[in-house]
Amino acid sequence: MRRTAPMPKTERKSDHGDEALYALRHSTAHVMAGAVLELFPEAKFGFGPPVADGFYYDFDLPRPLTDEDLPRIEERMRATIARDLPFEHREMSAPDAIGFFTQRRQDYKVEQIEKLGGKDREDDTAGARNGKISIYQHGDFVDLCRGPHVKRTSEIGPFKLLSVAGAYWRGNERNPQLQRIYGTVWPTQKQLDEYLEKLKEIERRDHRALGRDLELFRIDEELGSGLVLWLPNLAIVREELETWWRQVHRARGYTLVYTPHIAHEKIYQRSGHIEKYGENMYGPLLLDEGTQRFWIKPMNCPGHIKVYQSKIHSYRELPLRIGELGTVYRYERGGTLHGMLRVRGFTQDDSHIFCSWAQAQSEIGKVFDLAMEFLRTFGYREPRIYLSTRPERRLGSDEMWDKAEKALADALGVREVPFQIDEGGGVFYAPKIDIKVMDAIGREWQGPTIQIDLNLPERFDVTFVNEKGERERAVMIHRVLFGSLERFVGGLIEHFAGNFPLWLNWEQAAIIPVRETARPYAEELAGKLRAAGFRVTLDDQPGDLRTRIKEAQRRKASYMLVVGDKEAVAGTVSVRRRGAGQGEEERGVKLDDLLARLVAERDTKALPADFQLRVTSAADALSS
RNA sequence: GCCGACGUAGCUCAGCCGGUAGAGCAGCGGUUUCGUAAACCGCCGGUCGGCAGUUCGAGUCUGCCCGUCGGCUCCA
Repeated sequence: MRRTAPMPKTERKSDHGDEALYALRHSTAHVMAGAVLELFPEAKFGFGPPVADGFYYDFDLPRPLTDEDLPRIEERMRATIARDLPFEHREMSAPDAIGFFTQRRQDYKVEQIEKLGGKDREDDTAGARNGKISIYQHGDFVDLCRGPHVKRTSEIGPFKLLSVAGAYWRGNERNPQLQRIYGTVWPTQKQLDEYLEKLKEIERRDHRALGRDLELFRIDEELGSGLVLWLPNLAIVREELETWWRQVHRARGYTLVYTPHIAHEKIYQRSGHIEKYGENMYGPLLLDEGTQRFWIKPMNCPGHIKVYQSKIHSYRELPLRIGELGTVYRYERGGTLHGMLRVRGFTQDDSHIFCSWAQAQSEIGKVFDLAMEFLRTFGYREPRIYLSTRPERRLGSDEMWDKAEKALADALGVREVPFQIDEGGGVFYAPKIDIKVMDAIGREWQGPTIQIDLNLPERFDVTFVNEKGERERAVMIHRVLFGSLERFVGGLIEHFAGNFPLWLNWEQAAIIPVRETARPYAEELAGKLRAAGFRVTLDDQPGDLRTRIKEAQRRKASYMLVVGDKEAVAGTVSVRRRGAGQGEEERGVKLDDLLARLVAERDTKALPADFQLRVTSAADALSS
């Protein structure tokens, strides 16, 4: 699963929170731009829209900004706010506006006016209506802008500038790069504080920091950037996930396979990967004096097709659901790598379902149900479903696209699942269903996807024999639930803040004898738990109890089981749950009761008691 | 890949205007056997990301490369 950018993009739809918040954010962006103009009279301005939780503005400046510039800009913004300037709106004809902004050397604004061409446009904050160009001004700062704004600068609430970053003009990497300042603004100080607190919470949950502290994973420069070492603790999490994944898939009629990690160039020529995806592939590996070329696999589909084609299939055998935890390698550009969330080698929980068109809708529905079960298991919530339809550049006939889109839509329709259509959002070879979910602190993540491949079955001539004894083209449904284990588990670390549910935790219980004398009892307890399949550490280190409790908490052991002479005599345990506060431990728990409780919690895959949903999205903050 | 910042011990960080590297935690060795979130003493540990250059002398200055971080672009 991929998290959407920590600093989310402009929301294109009318989803800016309410109008007042939109105006507030947008006005603050103007005030910031005005402050930048005061510091850099030669500044040129790009776009400066509101975004979720704040705003940004792009500038072309004579020198790079540093973090030290932000307080200076903030200071001037405060001065502007204190002057209580009005936001004045006026309109100009397009030629007048071009003349006006040309005179001010605002090349990007001029380009934008020319692009608008006097036509009504919905998509940009810079606006034109009925051939008139809309302008807003406060003080000396004049901007091409559709509005609306707050009435006066004094209405701007508590704000903070957050970061400086590079951004391409119009988001196109062939265009010049501008400097972007991100900021946030809120109606009240309390809301600003809450938002800043949420940013800190995000930092605390950062899987890279937790990954280091909890010895979960490591990325070593010498080994190669973007390549993840799963350390023993996280390897246990992965093993549990994989075991469960296999079990669930077998139960749902999947056939699990293994396919090789490198393959001959021939197959990637046929699949089109060399042509369409070659830039991202590792290779070629030259063998037999360079006469044979091999590539490292970037996707599992060709291998699964070969598995399917290992024999002729009758319609009676369909649907055939071929699954694999398939490890792939893709070259990603240096600047895009990010912990476990964006890597160069990863394992997909990939499956390809081969079926007839008549079966497609039902199969998609089954995948959808399975996807929802997965998300529920981990406590992800508020799933939002998107149906992404044919893009402009695509392969396959319109007739095929009609069928495929209909199968996806019908599968959702049968379940009465509300979904949104992402027009043109499909990939070039397939329409798809995307499921997006919220994590524990209200961030959106990309979840499972289901696609109907309209390319590979043709290229590989994938068929089955139908009731009439004819060869019929098979439908190929491509789906992932985790996506990649690296990204999914990286996301889980943040979602759980490192506090994994019992069934996944590498240290399910830490047994802590109070004194040496309780050691034999502690060992007996450890033995019983281990016999029941639990991962247990026995902390027989010297040191006082408080320290050993603290250490077990730091390691995020699910339970701390303290045993002393009293427990040894009574055959009980003192149970302290991870995250429990002072005096919350439970004394005198009978061994059998403890065991029963742990088994139940593990086997039901219960979410941990210290797992909480924290809802602090902008909309929630506003309504409070 | 692009823009900017950064790279000192396993981790977090100090190190002034260039003069031969320091702390806490962790680790190791002791002491302490303790009732629910930091006991005490000692020791080890660094080619200061790499390679060039400037200089009598570079962790400190310059260049190139690698990596990381914040974004952009791209994406499972």
